[in-house]
Amino acid sequence: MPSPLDPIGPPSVETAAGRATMKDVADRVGVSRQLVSLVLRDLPGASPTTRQRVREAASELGYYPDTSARTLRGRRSFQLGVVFTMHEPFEVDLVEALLTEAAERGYSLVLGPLTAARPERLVVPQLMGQRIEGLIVLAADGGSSSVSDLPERIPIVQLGGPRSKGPVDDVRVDDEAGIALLVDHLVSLGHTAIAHATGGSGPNARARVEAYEAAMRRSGLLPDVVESAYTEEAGSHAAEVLLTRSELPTAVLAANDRCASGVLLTLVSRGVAVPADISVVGFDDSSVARLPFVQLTTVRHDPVRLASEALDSITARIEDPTRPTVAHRDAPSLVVRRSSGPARAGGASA
Amino acid sequence: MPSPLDPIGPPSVETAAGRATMKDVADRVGVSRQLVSLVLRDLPGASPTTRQRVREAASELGYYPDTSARTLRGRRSFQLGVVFTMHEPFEVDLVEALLTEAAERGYSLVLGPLTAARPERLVVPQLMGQRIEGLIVLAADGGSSSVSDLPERIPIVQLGGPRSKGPVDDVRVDDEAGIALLVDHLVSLGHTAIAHATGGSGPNARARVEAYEAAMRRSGLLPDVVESAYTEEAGSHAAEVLLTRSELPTAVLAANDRCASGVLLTLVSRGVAVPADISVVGFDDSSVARLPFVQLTTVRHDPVRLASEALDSITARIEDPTRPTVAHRDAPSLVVRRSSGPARAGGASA
DNA sequence: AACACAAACTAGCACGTGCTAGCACCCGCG
DNA sequence: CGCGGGTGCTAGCACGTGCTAGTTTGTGTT
Repeated sequence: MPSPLDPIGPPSVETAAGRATMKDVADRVGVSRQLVSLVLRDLPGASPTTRQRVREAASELGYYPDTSARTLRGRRSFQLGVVFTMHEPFEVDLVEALLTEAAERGYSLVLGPLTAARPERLVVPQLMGQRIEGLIVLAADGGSSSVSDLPERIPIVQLGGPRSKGPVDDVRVDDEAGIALLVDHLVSLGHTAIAHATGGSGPNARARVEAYEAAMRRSGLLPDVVESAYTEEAGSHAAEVLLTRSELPTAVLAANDRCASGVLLTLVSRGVAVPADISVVGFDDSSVARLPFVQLTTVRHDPVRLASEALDSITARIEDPTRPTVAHRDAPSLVVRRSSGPARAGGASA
Repeated sequence: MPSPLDPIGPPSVETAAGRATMKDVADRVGVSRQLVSLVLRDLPGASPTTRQRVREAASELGYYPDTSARTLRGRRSFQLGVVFTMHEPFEVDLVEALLTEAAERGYSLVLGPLTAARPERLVVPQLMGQRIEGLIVLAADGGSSSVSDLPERIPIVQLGGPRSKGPVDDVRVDDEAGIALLVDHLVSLGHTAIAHATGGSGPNARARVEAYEAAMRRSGLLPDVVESAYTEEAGSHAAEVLLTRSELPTAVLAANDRCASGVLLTLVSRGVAVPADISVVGFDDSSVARLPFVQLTTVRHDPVRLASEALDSITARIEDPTRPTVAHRDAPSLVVRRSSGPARAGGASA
């Protein structure tokens, strides 16, 4: 247990028991605390000589400015909360892009990773307590397609993930355009039997199914929907289901890259040649798509562009809370790799 | 840009312009601020009726206790910093375990993910500014095997990752025991030509190579080291290198699961049967090892146990900074899946 | 009726910093 | 010699909460 050994009287001048404070730095140099404050914030009003000495003293004492005191006193916190999942590679990419982009705009992020033991119900209040000026939501509990209850009175941006109840700003990939790119790509390669392994009940899964069906009908083709989910396991299972058919489709469009890699690698390990026997395409251009033994044709979304757009949205709303909500749909681009090729001529049996 | 439109006079009584404060809650109920403080911290000294009314008022006003003010005033912060990488799946598992275990001990974590744009040099000072009482280090810049400079005068625990200069507490898997488990497993299956795909310059890679060599010699076998790294790409490349040989080894021991999956899936996609032609084993039992088309025999380390051990270490050092440093080596366990089997009789050519 | 005592509640300082205001000094000018 | 104005620096309050030390209220006991 922590012992109450802290000194009774005022801490000694040279080195207090606890961490060094601005006062300690000031005393060491022989100036006022305020001057140290100016120097460390790079504000004008201190001579070059003093600046130098203050910096040295701060470094010698191992001084780190106290963020708590800073945010408490400052008018603004310049902090944004982020709700996400560390298990989803593309979300990780987005968060890293957000970190960089936020720093460039003078904001810092408070990360609120969702976990089995830390659902939204616990994470969001914790973020709210940190004086965040806005909330960027990437994920919902259990990969659900909608978030439960978000605080009011604070700017919120949905980034790529689930939908929320109320009308909030919303930045995401244009699912419809992306799916259309993939279907058209496959059609141009002569494919007509194109199956879709869905994202199940995950975010945007429904929209992608509908986009797939629309694109197929536009090309005069019959939709072929196979229930799946946004994971490798689910993709693997979908492949197994396809393999029980008397005839395989000539192409599979999976709801995301993880699912696609599950489909592809399961087919390959069953001796089905990709893309000779069957083409497999994904969605996201996550790191898995670039693996040498995957080489997935997919649709790329730029995390940096998405992050930038999300930050523009939220900073704009912070400055003008009354502005109308916007829905930004980022145009994705097709990335052709080795997992797609011309449709096989005859029908190969499973 | 932020406009200085904040109200000049004191904010209105009912609903201030900014966020609700404890005072606002107190005014609404008609009690003192201190009493609200007691209620919200679940301390004794308030009647059940008052508790109820305070809780209701707080909820109605959307009140969230200000962490900054709390940390600033409180004697202790009960916060621990964590330096890690979001791209390494096992680190993510560890961080999630740390979040849970820390909460159970009354601590909260301040996450400091490393990024290309946010190296240790920037992340560590930012954590230090948050009043952390200790630092848990999982990763180093660029997957390097040692951390550069860590702050003094603060308890530090290395968890599974790189080594640091000074003598600090150190919790990690027993590499030697884990590698020995794998080699012995393969030997018992009749393997004699066992290659090792290394972790390159990554954390613990050197220790694993040495453990491999020692285990091989102990069984009277000749070590066969293939340079690689802790990634799927590197594993894939190592497999390509092996395939150029006139004869494949009968088993490959990869430095971690990511590398192993690269080896395995590349071999499979080249038509080599696993485990009929060659066995592949990994290290970590990360999520990839469980994928249906991978089914990797590997060595499991329990993230929860490691996290728990790390937290025990750091909390002990916080309470007694003079205690001697400890090096905890967690005993791993063998997980046999379908990627390993009896050694093939003859020598299959590549 | 006076007292002790716990329960319920309140008063005021302190945490480390940012912010506004102001002071002391030096310089050049009239 | 006084006056204006910039430069370098300091004084003191405020942020929202936790902590210590009270003060009032209610209840039972002598």
